[in-house]
Amino acid sequence: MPFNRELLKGSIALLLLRLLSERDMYGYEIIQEAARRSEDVFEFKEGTLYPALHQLHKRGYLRSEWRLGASGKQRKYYGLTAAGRKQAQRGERDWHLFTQTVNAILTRTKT
Amino acid sequence: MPFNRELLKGSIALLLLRLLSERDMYGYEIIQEAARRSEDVFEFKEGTLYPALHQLHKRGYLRSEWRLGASGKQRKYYGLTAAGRKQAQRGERDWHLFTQTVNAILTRTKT
DNA sequence: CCTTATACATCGTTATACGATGTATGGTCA
DNA sequence: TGACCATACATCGTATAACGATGTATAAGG
Repeated sequence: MPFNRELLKGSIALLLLRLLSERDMYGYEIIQEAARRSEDVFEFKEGTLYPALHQLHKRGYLRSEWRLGASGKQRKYYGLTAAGRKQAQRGERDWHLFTQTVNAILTRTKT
Repeated sequence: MPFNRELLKGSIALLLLRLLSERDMYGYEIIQEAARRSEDVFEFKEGTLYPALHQLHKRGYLRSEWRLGASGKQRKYYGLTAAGRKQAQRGERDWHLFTQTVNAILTRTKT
């Protein structure tokens, strides 16, 4: 990642919920999709992604299902539950409040 | 804090550097100033702030100095070093790249 | 047949935020 | 004067997150 990775903490869950709010995806697909949409700013690693998905699933925000893809390989598709949709909305609210507040401090005229 | 605290990780150092780029401050003052400017969205705890300041000092981004305040109490004032100013600029660059990229993913029209 | 990309998973390390706790001082007010 | 509170600094232990390393397996393609 071309920026301080610490910034990413706490945002990964939100990004996953948001991406999956559009369509069901499997893990590897999420990695590629996030990279594509961010023009390679985001490059999630498996060691980051899979545990994050498992945790969201365990908390009831995601459902998962094995499906046979067009390639003939088994893939584990994830999608949002009702609770997941609510959590995604909460997450977006938090995100906007947080970033606006940081920006309010950052944009002060330098003395 | 009225939002998912995980979001804050990685941003505290940036906020401290930015606040101290305006004027020297002591720890307790930073907590109050951050709360004031953010309208109480940010409420840093001592357990968060002091270790963060120590770390930034150890990395050479801050200088520190005991001064006798108007109240007659000893206070430890912090200010930016040249390296700290550079780091603050890097941090702001990273912050903008990061938030713009997240927003690019969040603002997609929902399907 | 061998390599590469795909695809899922877990473990151990590192780092962070922070609640809890401790200590000390100065101001306020009964 | 004595009690209490806000101020002010500090450290320790806990919980958690990101992720590098590593392992396994399959399909595609030269």
